[in-house]
Amino acid sequence: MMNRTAFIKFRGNNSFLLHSLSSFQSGTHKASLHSNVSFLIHKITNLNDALELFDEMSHRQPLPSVVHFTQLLNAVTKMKHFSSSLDLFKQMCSLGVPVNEYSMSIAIKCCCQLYRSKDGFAVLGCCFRRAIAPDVYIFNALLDGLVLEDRILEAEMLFKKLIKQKLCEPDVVMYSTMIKGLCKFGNNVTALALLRLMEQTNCKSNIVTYNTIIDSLCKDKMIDDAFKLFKEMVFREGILPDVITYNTLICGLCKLGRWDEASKLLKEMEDENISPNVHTFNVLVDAFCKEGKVEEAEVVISIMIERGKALDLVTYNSLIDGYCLRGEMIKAREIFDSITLRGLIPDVVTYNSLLNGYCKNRNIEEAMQMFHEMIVKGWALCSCAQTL
DNA sequence: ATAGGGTTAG
Repeated sequence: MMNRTAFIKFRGNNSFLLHSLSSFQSGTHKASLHSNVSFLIHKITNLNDALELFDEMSHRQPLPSVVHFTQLLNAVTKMKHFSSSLDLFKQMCSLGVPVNEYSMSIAIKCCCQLYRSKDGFAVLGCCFRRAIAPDVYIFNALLDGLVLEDRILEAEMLFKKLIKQKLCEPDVVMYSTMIKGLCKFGNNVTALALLRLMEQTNCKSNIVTYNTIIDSLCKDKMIDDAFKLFKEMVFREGILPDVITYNTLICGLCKLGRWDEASKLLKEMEDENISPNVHTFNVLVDAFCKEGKVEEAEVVISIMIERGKALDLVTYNSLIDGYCLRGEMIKAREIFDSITLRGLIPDVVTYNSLLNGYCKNRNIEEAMQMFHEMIVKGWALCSCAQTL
């Protein structure tokens, strides 16, 4: 086993290592090689560091354990670099690291999040061939993948099959994922029925289950049903609402123009010691902008700034929409230009908003210029561009 | 022994 000093020497003048050196010296970590690997993995904050560490790990003799590789894979997956994570998984396999259900579940999750649930099921086949028993994490990843691809019938079939054939015991995540799928398909009735079915099992629903259905009801403008479910969750189930619950309900109220109730709820959440976050403020900004009430939106923004909340692209995109709606294209353009100055990168939604604004306000020259910029960025076929 | 999942805004 290598001690700490030897390990540091071994790593040479690598920037990532130097960066974590100070924490090493102040920490009380054991100097064993393996605790060092775990320690380094938990400090990963970007893809490059992760790839660098993987490369270094793969050259060790003996190889670090599957646990360490899986920890690293998990870090990459959490950063949403699904393709890279899959690449690393493949490299891991060719290095001869004995993969297990943990690493398999990450690989399957990555396939599914890349809209490649077909490949996810192929990896499931590998599990069976290698006598790795798929667990509930693996099946949840596959179920989520089918929902993501709008393959709701197959999702339902998989869900039913798992239960009928007792392939795994469905847990709250599996129920919630199936409920999300039903909601996505506009089937609130069946989603609620599934919530009721859960009550007859020993699998208890939680805040995510409720948030999912409450959100779906809000999106369908069934705000009163949403509140009924909200009250059931709090008073019958004793589940405390979180910031997502409040954001969802406030969004539902705002979209119906029920401002008084929205502001009451905003106060209620603060009374409950749940602070509004950027999401909350963005909901308000967007709702105001969609009604052309840009002044009110600007007031919300000044409160955000007061509270140290950084405006993000969603905030700016809403503002652009608001100014476009009022035909104030110079102001809209100013917001657009300020995005880059603040270190953010305008996305396809930003461009669409401004393009749309120019079209509706009959500024064809500016619109064409936007459109050409979008072509350069490869966004030419986006919906609003067709309004040209 | 160790490692993994689901919910909100433009």
